[in-house]
Order: sequence, then structure tokens, then C-alpha cells
Amino acid sequence: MTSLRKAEPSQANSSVATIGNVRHTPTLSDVAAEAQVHIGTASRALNESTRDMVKPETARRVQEAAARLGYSPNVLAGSLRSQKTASIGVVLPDLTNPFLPPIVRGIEDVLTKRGYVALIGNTDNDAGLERKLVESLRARRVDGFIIATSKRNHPILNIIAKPGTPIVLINRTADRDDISSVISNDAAGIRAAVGHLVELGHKHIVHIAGPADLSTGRDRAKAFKEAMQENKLPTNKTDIFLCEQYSIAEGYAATKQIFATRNNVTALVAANDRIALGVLQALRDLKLSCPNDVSVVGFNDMPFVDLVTPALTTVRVNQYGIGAQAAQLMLDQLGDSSTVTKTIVLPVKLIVRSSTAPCKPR
Amino acid sequence: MTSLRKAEPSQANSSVATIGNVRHTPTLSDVAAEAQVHIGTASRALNESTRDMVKPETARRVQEAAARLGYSPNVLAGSLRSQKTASIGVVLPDLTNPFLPPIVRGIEDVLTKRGYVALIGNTDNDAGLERKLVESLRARRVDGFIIATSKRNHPILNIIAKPGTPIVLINRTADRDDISSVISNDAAGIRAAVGHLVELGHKHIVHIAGPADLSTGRDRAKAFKEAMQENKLPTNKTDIFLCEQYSIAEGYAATKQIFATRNNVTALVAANDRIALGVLQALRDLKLSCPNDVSVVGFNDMPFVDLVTPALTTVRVNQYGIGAQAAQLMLDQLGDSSTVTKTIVLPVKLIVRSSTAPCKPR
DNA sequence: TCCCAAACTGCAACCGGTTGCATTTACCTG
DNA sequence: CAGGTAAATGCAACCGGTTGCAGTTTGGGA
Repeated sequence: MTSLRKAEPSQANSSVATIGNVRHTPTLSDVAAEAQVHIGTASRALNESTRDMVKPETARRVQEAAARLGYSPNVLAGSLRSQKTASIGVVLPDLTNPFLPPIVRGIEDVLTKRGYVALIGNTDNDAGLERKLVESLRARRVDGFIIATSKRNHPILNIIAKPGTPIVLINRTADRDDISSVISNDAAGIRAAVGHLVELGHKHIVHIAGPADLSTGRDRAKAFKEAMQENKLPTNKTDIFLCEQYSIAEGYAATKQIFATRNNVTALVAANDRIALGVLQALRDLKLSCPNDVSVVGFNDMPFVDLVTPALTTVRVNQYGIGAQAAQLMLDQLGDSSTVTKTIVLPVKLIVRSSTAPCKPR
Repeated sequence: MTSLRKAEPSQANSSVATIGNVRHTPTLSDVAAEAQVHIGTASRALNESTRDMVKPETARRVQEAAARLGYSPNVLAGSLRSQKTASIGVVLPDLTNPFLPPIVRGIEDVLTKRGYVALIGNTDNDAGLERKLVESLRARRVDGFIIATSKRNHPILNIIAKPGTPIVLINRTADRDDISSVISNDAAGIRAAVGHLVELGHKHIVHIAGPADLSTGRDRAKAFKEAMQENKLPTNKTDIFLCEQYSIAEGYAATKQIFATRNNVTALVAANDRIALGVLQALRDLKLSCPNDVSVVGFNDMPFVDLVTPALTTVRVNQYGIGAQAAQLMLDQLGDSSTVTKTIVLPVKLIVRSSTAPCKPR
């Protein structure tokens, strides 16, 4: 027994051991002493992958000793050696955006199942905060990054990407091809929304688009134009109204402006649900009935949009699935660095509720 | 220069250094070599608190070298030595409960400002998952736990508490007195709700209570009884209806059952907003008008309850504040272990919207 | 009974910092 | 210019595991 710490076998039985008279959480060396084996042997006995290197009887003794002492391995030490922390940095704009929690759950469920942990941080879309956050995560040596802040052409990517740390993007693709991403089928969603409105007889449809510097904003706007063309509907410049950000307030303001200048609009396709909620509020204030006067379609089907009045017709994206896929992609890349980076496109589904109705002549 | 790694000063200029021909993220030893100083000196030069132990000129040189190499300190190594990880375990029931994200933001904002990181995990109220989660967090040597799973009399607490790791509870108090907690003033909230209804002329008020094994469920039910007494209103056993869990479905079922047996009820106080949402749905299905036939009050004022129809009258609790206070309490305890454990009670406020109205004879 | 390979176990370097202590350098005084 | 002290820096142990390699035990065959 070379261990400096003494722990007479079968005496200690709590999750603290003693040096002199100071209690401390038990270490591998305590377990080794308790089981009367060398620390290296103890390590192998406790480690799934190396367990068959030790005699079964010894392994049992070590495991019992560990249990008796309430031993909890210090992953920090292992991480230091193995250069792997089993932790993933998750960079979000703002967790209180209801769109995100299900995604985060998806990420966490997949990660924890494999012994990983997510380190979550919010940037509030502030470049400075983001930089700090990434630096902090890098200092903690996360094995990879899952990034859900959706500004295009991100300088951060280069910083991270250089050291060869895997990255998975959520809800946007990178302009470079060495980074994986998970997105929903924006185009299909918008096409379904427009198609639904056309079927209801609408002809004057306006898109309230998201910010152009977010890939979702740009992609959905583009898809809207295409969908209109497919349906042989003209698209004037005024048929796409740009929002500065995805927010209720912006949706509200946009709607007010649209109806201040035009009065033939019978349907609105919002770039996301938050904008749509603003639209509903504005219509109420404008004494316009939804869906009788104006139909509204949202995007995302985030929680509770089925409970507002009128219940929102919207394009459902599988938020949990996005998170889960992103995490899985990350694990794949960590497990096998030769994994090709890829873009996973998840299907979407139009959920028709009460905010859309047949077009009536005005 | 004893460093094994060589890095000729002013050659390297990216965030990777080289051993032989293998690129790796630069370490302190690389920085030391680059600045032509000993690793110990480099450590002191980069560390705020020890910087004045080195010559200013040297400190500058080291800092420049670090910047040039894109050095990012490996906190794991430091943590191993200092036995402090600057990370806090946050145990939640389920992040997708809309009540939680603002709390989590509060926690994170306070923690990150001090260089700490939150490790978040969900338990789904499953004891087994919780045990695993706590074990995993313990293995990662978090400096403390913030726990928002609100079952009373938690065995987990004893496991954690034994090694002397600080704990802060959210939304409940512990039956033991060595654990701090942050709660909202449930009693005041319920009193305000009942008072509001009484002012509107309601006499037959029923409370749909939360689970009795959650401290919020029990406390609010107790407060309801007291508030009714204060207002000289009788409380029969049937005036408190127990839910198995805080959910829309339970609120729905409870309402159906209540109106199946009684028809004089004119007002309902729900133990939380989710139950209240279920109530609204049930009333609609029962062809009862809210607020004309029945008034409803919720609890929490979680996001979007102002957008449902009718907009929910509810008791607002400062979710962000709860999180922020909890984190602050945690930091206090970590900074000074002699800090007395305490219970912080945050004020609440009744937000009157459209789900309550004067009582009309039926 | 002896020998050898296979199975176990022990040894010690290593991960990347931090920090008490020893040593060197710089500077000041008599 | 010697001597002494303070400032600056170097040295090396340490945190708690992991792991390649060496040494020891075990078991089977000759």
C-alpha cells in the first residue's frame, strides 16, 4: 500500500473520508486503500472499458469499496488527462424565447443519455456577450458547440472552428461547408401556408418577413416569393414586409403599417409565431376580425399558440427533434471525426386552427 | 527555459501551437516559452490576483504572448488544484414548463457575471433520473446546487448536504433549517386573489389545489382556507379540490368534476396558471361563460396567459427575480461559508385582467 | 518439478495549471 | 564596495485520475 491516505478497510461508511481529522470527499486513492489494491487497479476496476483487465474478484472488491465510501469519480481529473470533458457548449440567443426550451430539452435528453452535459449560455444577440460566452466555454474545454444564435456569417464560427472543435448549427446553415446543421424545411412550410390560403380563395397575401440577417428570415421570404409564383399570384414589392426582429411588437407595428397603406389584403403569412401574435393584436385594435376579415398563419407552432384567440393556424416544426438531432449529430462527430458534416432538414406540418378562413369579398 | 515544448517567440500567431508537427491548443507552458519566462511566472502574470507579484514589464510581455497565441486557460486544471469549479448544478423538473425559463435566465445572468456556469438538468419528477443527475453533477464537482424540483422531504437533499455542498431551494422550503431557499409569498397572493373575488361579490369560491406533496400546493391551499375565514366565508371540504399535478389536463378534469356536483360556484382560484388554463377550456366546453358565469384566477402570471381568451387574471410572481436571488444567495454562501442560511420571500402582485368579473345571481 | 505464457497488478509519467518556498536579481545604505 | 533586504523569478509538489510499460502471480503443459 503506497497510498498516503490511510483508511482502514470496512471502517469508513459514509461519503467522506479522513486525512488526519479533516473530512474530504473520497478519492480513488481512498477506494484503493479500502480495497487493498493499487490505485491503478482501482481505476481499471471501476472503468467499464478496462474492467476485464482485472480479476473479477478484485473488481468486485473495488466496486464494493467504492460503494461503501460513496465514491464519486472526479471527472475533472479524468478530463484533464483524456482531453475530453463530455460537455457541450450550447449558445442560445435567449432561453425565455418559448421556441427554445423544447430544443434544449431535446439536446439535453440525448446528451445526458450518453453521459454528456450541456453548458447553456444566452447571448441576447449581443456580439460582445457572445464572445465572452464562447471564451468561457472554450476555457471549460467543451468538446463541441451547438449554436442556435442565428445571425448569418458569424465571426465566432471562425474562432471556434480553428481549433477543430465540432460545431452544429441550429436553424440555419453556415456559408462554409465544414459545419453541420439542423434546420426545418422552411420552404415546404411556407409553401403549405400559402397553398392553404390559396385554397381558401385568398389572392392578396402579404408576408411579414423576419430579419434579413437571419437565415430563417431570408429563407422564408424567398420561399414565399416562390410559392406565390407557383400559384400564379403576382408578388409586388409591397407584398413582403420586413421586420427588424422576431417579436410581438414588430408584428404589431408591421400590421398597422400594412393596413395603413393597403386595404385589399385578406391574408398574412407571418415569418414566425411571435410576429403572428403581434398581428392578431393589431387586427383586434384595427377592428378587423380574424379570421373573418383577415386570415393569419404563423410559423413554429410554439407552445400556447393553440390557446390564444383565435387559435393560431401555423406551421409546426419539431422543436424537440431539432435539438435531439443536433445533439446526435454532435455525438456522431465526436465519436468519429471522419463523419461527414451534413445538413439535416426536418419536415414540417401545417396545423390548421381558427385563424384562417375562406376569403370573403370585402 | 525548462519547457519541453518549444515555441520560438513571435513565430506562432494563431490559437494553436505545435509539438513536433501536431497542432494543439496552446497551454500556459507555450505562453511561458513565448514570453521567455518560467511557467510559474506566466501563471502569476495572467492571474488578476497575483499579477502584482511580477514585474509590470514581465506581466505585459506574458499577456502579449498569451494574446498572440490565443491562449485560453484550461479551467479544468485550475479547478483540480483549487477544488473549485465555478459551476453550479441546477436541478429542474422540466425546462419546457414555461414557468422555468425566466428563472433559469435569472440564475444564469447572475452566475455568468461572476464567471460561474450553470449545469442544468431535468428530472421529469422521476426520482431515478434525479438521482442520476445529481450523481453526474457531483462527479463534475459543482460548487453548489440550486434545486427547483419541489417535492417535499427530498432524500436527495441528504445525499448532497452531507459533503457540505451549499444548496439553495427554489419555490419551496426545506423541513430542515440548514438549507436556504427563495420562494414567493404564496399566502399574500392567494389572499389577494380571494380578496379580489370577494370584492366582486363572490361568495361561493372553490380552490383547485396543487399536489399536496409540493410545498406550493400545500401552502396555497392552506392560505386559501385562511383567506376564506378572514372574509367570513365558510369553507366546506368540497371547497378545495385537489389536483394530482400542475397541468392543463388536471385543471380541466377538476373543473368538469366540480360542476358535475355543484352548481352554485361562481369563482375558481387555481393553484397555478396551467391549472387555470385547463379551467378555461373546461368552462368553454361546459358552455359556461368566463367571466360572466364564472370568474377564474390563476397563479404565476407565466408568459402568454395575457394572450389567451379571456386574458387571465392571475397572481404575478417575479420569476426572473427568484432565479437571480437564488443565484445570489448561492454566491454569498460560496464566498462566505459563515453566511447564515436564510429564506427569501419575494412579493407577489395580483394582475387583474378579463377572467374575473362581478358576481351575478344565477 | 520446472518453465513459460497469460493474466493481473504495480509503477510512474502525464494532463495543465497553482502556489509555498528557495533562489536569484536589483537596489539601497553605510 | 561590501552587506543586506526587498522584489522578482524559478522550482517542484500537488490536485485526482488514466494508461503504457514493467514486474509479479497464476496456471498449464512438459
